[in-house]
Amino acid sequence: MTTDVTRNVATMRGLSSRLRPLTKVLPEHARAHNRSLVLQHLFHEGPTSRADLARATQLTRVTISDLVSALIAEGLVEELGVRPGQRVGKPAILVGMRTSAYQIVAVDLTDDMEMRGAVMSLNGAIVVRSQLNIEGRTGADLVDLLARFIRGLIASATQPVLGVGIGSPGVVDPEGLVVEAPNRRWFDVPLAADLADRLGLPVHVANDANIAALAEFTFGNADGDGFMIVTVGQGVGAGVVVDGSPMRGYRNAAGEIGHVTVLAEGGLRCACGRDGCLETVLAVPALRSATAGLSTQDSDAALASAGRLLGTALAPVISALNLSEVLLSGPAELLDGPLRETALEVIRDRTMPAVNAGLTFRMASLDEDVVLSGAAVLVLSGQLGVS
Amino acid sequence: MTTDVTRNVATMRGLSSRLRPLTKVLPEHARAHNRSLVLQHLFHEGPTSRADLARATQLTRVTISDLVSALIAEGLVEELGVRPGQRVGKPAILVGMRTSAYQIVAVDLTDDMEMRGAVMSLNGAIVVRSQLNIEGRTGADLVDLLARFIRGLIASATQPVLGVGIGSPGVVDPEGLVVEAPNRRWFDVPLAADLADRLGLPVHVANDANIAALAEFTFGNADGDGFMIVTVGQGVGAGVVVDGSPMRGYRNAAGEIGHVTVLAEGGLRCACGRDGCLETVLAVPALRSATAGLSTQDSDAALASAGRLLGTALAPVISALNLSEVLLSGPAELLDGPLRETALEVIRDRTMPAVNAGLTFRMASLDEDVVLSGAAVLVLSGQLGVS
DNA sequence: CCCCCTTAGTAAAGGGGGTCTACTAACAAA
DNA sequence: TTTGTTAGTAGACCCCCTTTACTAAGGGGG
Repeated sequence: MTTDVTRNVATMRGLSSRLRPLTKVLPEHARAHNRSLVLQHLFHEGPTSRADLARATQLTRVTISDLVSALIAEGLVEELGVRPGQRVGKPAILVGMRTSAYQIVAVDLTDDMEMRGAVMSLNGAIVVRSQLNIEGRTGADLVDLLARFIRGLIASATQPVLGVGIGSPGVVDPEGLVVEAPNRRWFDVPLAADLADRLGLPVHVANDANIAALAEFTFGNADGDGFMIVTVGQGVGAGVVVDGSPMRGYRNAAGEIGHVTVLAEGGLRCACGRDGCLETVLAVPALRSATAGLSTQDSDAALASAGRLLGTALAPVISALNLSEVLLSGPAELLDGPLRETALEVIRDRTMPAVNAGLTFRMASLDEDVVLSGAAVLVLSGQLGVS
Repeated sequence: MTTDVTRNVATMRGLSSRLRPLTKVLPEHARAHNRSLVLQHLFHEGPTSRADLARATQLTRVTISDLVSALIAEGLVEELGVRPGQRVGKPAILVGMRTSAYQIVAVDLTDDMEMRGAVMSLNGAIVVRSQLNIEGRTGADLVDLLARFIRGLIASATQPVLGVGIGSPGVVDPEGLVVEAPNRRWFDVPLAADLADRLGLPVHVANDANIAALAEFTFGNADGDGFMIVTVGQGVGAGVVVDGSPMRGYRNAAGEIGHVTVLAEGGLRCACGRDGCLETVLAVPALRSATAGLSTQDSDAALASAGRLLGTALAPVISALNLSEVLLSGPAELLDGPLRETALEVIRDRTMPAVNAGLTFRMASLDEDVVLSGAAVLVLSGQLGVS
């Protein structure tokens, strides 16, 4: 046998990193991947014939038939009859994802005062919506309350529940351990494992801003090549998606941009104990108080000034990562005007053309249910490999 | 088995992204991955017994034996005799990577005046070194010169050459197309494809700062969970590695941090045509002229002031990505003092504890051959899946 | 010294996974 | 009709890893 070293080897990116335990790949993993490929296509493109699936995935029609029949057996996919329209050859049978066959329970814990939840269909549509006042509960009490809340949601589901997704503030590790969420008094709380235990269902937990980014990627039309969403509410958070997957950070704290100092001196005291954080000028309360009772002109100037600081903070990030989009999520009446425009101006001023030429800076396309949608994506991608 | 060739197989992460064409995974890809796993382990951990490889990779001893014998047949791996030391059971036979069986040709095009090249063994040791004055050549001329230069290096190799790696300034796409490298007058030059054609060898090209990051990851001890290297030379560049893989950016311009504006007003004119870029204060010429003829104290102050600007620019990036390390690469007498210390101080001041607590900010561990090492990693990872 | 135990490495059978080839089904157009 | 085209499936085959069982080669205790 002659040497054959001149070939390019498939390194499945990330897997060959020496950091995470080196992980073997088996044929069945390939199978799972290809299965996800099919679901992914059906999810985003809608009903498709097997032959078209084969063309789209580069798999053979035989393999696709096999995968599809397995998915049909699982109840995730169904035949939808012959494709309408006249063309040559045997008519194609469309198969589609049964988006109503399962449901997802999603919870948004962003708000300090209440938890918001929903039962959603697989395509992200909200079927049942519910909220519950937290009444100052924290720590284990809050976990108990959350468990009851979720049980209620599960009970109101009209289809089998695929899993539970939760968006929480604070630092959350990939296993759903809440490392720290000070306002909830959660420190190293194994939220996902705990709830999965109690509920007997798969539970996925992640940072709220991070999954907002996921939601914009999956349900919005954000460019997965690299974009960032800045969420403006009681606080300021961010989520970064690069190459279709969300940045995590070495201690799971990626996106914590609200506490970057943007005012070297004269900044207000921030909840985090330091002065001049971005949050002290960009969070909704800050913007409201900065514009309260001002003339339109003065209020616009105040918003522009916040935008200037935002732009200054974002310019280096956009340059370092060569992002293609920045999304703003939050009250449009505050964000989608002088603030956004000024931020973009500043970013253009402070970055090189190669970086800012293709950049778009716009409002997020999803509304206040972003985090719920993100929680749904968490479940979709965790359980079905779809995103 | 002859040339099974330039089959460029998919990368696993990002495969599920709906952006790039959905790519199937086959059992043989799993095989290739596992093969890389073995090489990866031998590369980083040194000689290992088959049984230990099985434990490390979670594959069975049978599979490992099979993979190893294939690697031995390819000449990439060899048996090294019985493992020394007494213990129970049948003595283990160590197998190791034949790092001297093949060689790599690496070229560093960072410098405006000369190209630097080397023949390296698979473990990154430089066997032959060579440089060539560019004499103002640009464009196609420069490509011709480069081809001749590389041919010379190949001729001086003492072992079969695995491939050619090139670090170029400018924007380079994943296929080795130099999108733009203004100083070289290269615009959309398919450098990798062109040279591969002429040389009959696999050629990999990437941005110099980006592969410097790769080098620190592979040969240094940078934390692949997330770090960034800032290269300070005639210009200022950066490379970001997250989860073991380098950031690319949606237009392959990730790391272009040298042209972020850091001086809103009063900045010097930059080569890029704008004012107050980081490069105008941090590049080596700028630092030298800022410190020339000054007392130690004044010079230190000047360096600290550059450090302050660097820290200010990096703080948002570190926060957004939750990086664990920042490396500085360049002349230590300029960088490794007040500049670095001040930058770190500023970063600590301007980021929240959860982000800066675990952060280290240090000089890169590789010397002026970083880019050459990075070029070697390019080949190693492209041809063998090792990094 | 012998027996037992442990560890290393291999051979053979088996099963999952995808492709290739060949076939049927079902239509449009000539 | 006949011809050509497209959709979908069946069977044979190859790749790849695992399970099971076996051999090889040591240590240690009685």
